[in-house]
Amino acid sequence: MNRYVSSCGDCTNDACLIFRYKKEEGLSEPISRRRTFNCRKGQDFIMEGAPVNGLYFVLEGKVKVFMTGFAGKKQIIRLAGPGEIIGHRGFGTRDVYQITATTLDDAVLCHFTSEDFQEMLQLHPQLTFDLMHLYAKELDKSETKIKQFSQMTVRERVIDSLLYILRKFKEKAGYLQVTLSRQELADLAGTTDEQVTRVLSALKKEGLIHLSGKRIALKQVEILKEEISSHFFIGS
DNA sequence: TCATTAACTGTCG
DNA sequence: CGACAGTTAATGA
Repeated sequence: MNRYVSSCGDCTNDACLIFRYKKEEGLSEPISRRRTFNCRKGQDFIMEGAPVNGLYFVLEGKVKVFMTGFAGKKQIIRLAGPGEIIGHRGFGTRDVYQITATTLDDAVLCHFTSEDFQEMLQLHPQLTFDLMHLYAKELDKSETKIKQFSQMTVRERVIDSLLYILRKFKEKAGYLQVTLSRQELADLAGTTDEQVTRVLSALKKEGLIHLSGKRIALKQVEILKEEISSHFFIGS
């Protein structure tokens, strides 16, 4: 934490989209104009409705990306960790962001202006292709998610959310690496914090998970997967 | 320590 | 299943 990477050339984050292009001809200029900064926990570095000013990469830490509905209801679109790109949906197509991005940890972020990133894409078709591939994958996941979401019960959505967190951030000493509040879990699963509390205590009673304050340990991952497996690979 | 917020539980529509 | 209310636990100034 708090380390400063002066150029992408020094960066060891190979999960980053531009990592493999960092030494490419012509990219050093826009890359050098990239801004790397520290962000304390709970900071909104992209805000819904604010003008698009480029895109961000997570260098360290964890981030939640969400949209706010009419009654102040939030829907967490995704969680993101090191190497992941944030704010790319607004890139080129929108003049204001339609999402808010908030740090879940103390985090380090890299920011590229739209102009610089556009320049990089124009210089390197392969980078553009990688980005297109990423967009396509996200769209695919998003469509699958929407279909599943409407067909799953609250309990299944909470389980799905827990497994998503496990896939994304793994675990440490048996516990999920991120500690989300009940409200945040609810925003992810598309329900209320009370329902999350109920599902979690039910799962605990059944011996499928262990709870220690905000920390959650998934004790029976296979059984949890099994419970939501009927919602995979269905429909067309 | 006290005050505020989050977590949990029961009940109702 | 979501909304509300009441209680308890956790957090932090």
